[in-house]
Amino acid sequence: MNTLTPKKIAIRERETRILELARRMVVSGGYNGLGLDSIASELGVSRGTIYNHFKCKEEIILALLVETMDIRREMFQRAAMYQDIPRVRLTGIGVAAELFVRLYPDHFRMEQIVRLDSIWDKTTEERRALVKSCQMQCVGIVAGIVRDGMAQGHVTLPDGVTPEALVFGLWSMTEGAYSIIATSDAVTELGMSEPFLSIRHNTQVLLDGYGWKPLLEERDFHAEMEVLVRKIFPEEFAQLKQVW
Amino acid sequence: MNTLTPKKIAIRERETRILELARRMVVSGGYNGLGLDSIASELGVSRGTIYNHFKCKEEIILALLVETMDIRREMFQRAAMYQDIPRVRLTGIGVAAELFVRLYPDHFRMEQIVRLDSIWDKTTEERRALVKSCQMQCVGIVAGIVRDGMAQGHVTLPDGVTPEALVFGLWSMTEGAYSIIATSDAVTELGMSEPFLSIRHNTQVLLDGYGWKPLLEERDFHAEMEVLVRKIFPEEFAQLKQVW
DNA sequence: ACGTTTTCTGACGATTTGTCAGAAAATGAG
DNA sequence: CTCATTTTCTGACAAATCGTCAGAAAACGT
Repeated sequence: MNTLTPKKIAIRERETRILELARRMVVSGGYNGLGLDSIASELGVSRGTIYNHFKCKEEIILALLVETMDIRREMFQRAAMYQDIPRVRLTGIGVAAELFVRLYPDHFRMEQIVRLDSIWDKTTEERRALVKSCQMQCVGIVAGIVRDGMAQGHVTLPDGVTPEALVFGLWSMTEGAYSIIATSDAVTELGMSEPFLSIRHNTQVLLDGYGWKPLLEERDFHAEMEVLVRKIFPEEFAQLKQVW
Repeated sequence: MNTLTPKKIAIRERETRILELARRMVVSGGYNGLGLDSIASELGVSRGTIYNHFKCKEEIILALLVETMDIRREMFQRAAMYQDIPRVRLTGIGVAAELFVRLYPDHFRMEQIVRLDSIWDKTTEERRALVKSCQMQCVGIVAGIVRDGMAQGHVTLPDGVTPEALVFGLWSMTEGAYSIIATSDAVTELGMSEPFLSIRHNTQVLLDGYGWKPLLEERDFHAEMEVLVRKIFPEEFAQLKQVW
């Protein structure tokens, strides 16, 4: 049971190195930008060795996706645990989402690429289950806050509208916005200066549209975000001070 | 100057055939699913002939993107021309967006794939300009309606919020939602049944959040959509009757 | 009918992926 | 330390695909 032989350690280290290099390549050149030959030569090993770690290219990509989604899930969990009224906690989730995108743009871009490139057929069921589970956890976290808000009478959803439908709205808006920012380089040219501020505002406006108390005019959620980011994500904030 | 020689006609026809086949391949297998060899053999010509039409694979993909974006732009223009109060016209744009996604899912999926795959370096500046122009026109159309709404006093944007910021919100939400539907096969498993209805509702809620008159409770915009789709997009509606 | 232009072909080199038999290295027992 | 066994690594190989190009074939015009 002793897994600590020096060789095993070296192998484990190499695996993380592989993923590091792979991520950089996928980000800069998409699926086809990832060349196993380049990775191998950069690591000073042969291509066959890479195949000892991952059965195929697609498994590498999916491993990257899992890493990525895990980071966000952890950040969501931290935000959801914050002690305050539901709307502020929801705002915290928004802060987490923005921090994630800005701190780890490579991860986010990766996620987008991987979701669309049709790599899924060749991957193992096991790893795919990991992805799905992570996604469900994220949705569950946010839906839980919405249910808290309903329980406390801060928001009442119309007939036929589920908490998940509201989550879907927030998720759509942020996911879509970050995706537009990432892909269409001309966002500012299109007249959308400061897209991140717009996203923060638009999500709050959506909650206002649902009548979620307290409304934006009753409480300064934008100032609240400043507090949240420092309290919940101190180290992350430190890294991002210049752009926040 | 006579371009109607039978040979030229045959060539032009073949070009559309190429794009048809290419779209099907990209949709089902992404960038790598598109094999020039398959196209050539299916058309009964050699691979070299394909290269007489397009300089490289990437140019084929970009040609597909232009086709796609043109269809949507045309639908947006039709919706924007509708004679009614601004909020109804905006609702018409939403109807157009949904119709587009549901009528031409292949086009939409294509668009997503292409935006992310890094093909842009190899393409001609000319075709890239076409894409950009189309995008700016779409944003311009919607922003125009927002300005109309402001001019008529139906909505007042807070200080520092531009009409484009509101457009960005709507665009993000719809784009993000359709993208989630398209990529994460488990939307319904995640508790989001009837995602298209949710999108319609969420966009209206966002407008409510901005205080855009008349509000959702004052006027039944969901019923309005039924009217709009029949009036503005009669043939499109006919094709989609079963799923609408 | 025939010379000229356009179009088409298919073989070629280059690149990349995944495999696998044998080489090399690590491990462990005496 | 030695040697047998297990694990790991290598690099050559087959297969697929992209883009090119010289020469063949077809179309065109006179």
